[in-house]
Amino acid sequence: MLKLATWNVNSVRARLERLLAFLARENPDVVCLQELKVTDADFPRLELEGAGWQVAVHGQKTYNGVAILSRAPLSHVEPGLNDDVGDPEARLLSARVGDARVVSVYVPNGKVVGSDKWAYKLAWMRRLRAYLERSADPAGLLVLCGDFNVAPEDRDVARVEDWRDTVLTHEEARVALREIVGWGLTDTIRIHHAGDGPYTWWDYRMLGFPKNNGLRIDHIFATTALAARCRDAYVDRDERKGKLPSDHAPVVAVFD
DNA sequence: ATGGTTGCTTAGCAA
Repeated sequence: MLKLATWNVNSVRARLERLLAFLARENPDVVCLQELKVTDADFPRLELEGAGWQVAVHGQKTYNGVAILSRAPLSHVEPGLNDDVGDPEARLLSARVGDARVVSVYVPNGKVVGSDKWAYKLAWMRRLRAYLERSADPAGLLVLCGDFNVAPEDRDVARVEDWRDTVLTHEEARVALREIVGWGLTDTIRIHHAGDGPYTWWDYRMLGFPKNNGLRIDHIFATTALAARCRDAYVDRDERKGKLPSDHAPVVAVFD
C-alpha cells in the first residue's frame, strides 16, 4: 500500500508545526507540497529529516516553491518544466519514488480573467501538457498532483454563481486542465466521490470556510495503471479548521 | 450590520 498526499501549505515556515502534526497523524508515504514561500536554504530540512523524511525542494524567495517528501529514498529529482521558455518561478518538481514518478505542481492562479497573469496561467498549463508528452509515458506509473488553481466542473464549486467565469472556473482554464488530464490521467477523487465536492480550498476572506464557500482546485491525477490500484481518495477537511490553518486542505490517495 | 484574511516584507503585492 502507498499513501500519497498533496497540500498547499501557504508558507512552510508558518505551517511547520501543522505540517509535522499532519505527517504524524496521517502517516503518508509520499507528500507533495506547494507554496513553500522559502528559498532552498531556508526550507526546514533538518526538522523534516529529523522526523524521518527524505526531502526534495525547489524553492523560491517570497512566492511559489514546491517540495516532495518521502519515507523511501527519492531519486531523479528534477525541478522545472525544462522547456525553452525558462522558469523564473518555482512551480514544478519531479522525483522518482520506488517504481513511480511523482510530480508536484503549483499552477499559476491567474489573478483576473484577461490579465497578463491569466495569459501566463493558460500558457503554463499548455507547457505542462507538453512536458508530460515529452518526458513521461501514459502507460507508466506517474502521479501528477498539487494546486492546479482550477475546479474541473461545477460540482467542484460549492457556490457556482459566486465563482462563475473567475480564474478558478473559467472554461478556458477547464479546457486547459482537460488537455493535461487527457494525456492519460485519472482524477483519483472522482473514482471515489461522484457527487458535489469535496472541496480543497476556502478563501481566508469573507468567511469562506465557515460558510463552506469551497472549491476543489487541488488534485491527485494518476496514470491508468496506478488509478486502477487506487483504493481510496479523500480530503482532510479537518486540517482547514482551528488556529492559523492553510487556506488549502490536504488531498490524500491510497494505492495498493 | 450587509463586513468579515493571511503571509512576506515592511506598503504593497499575491492569493
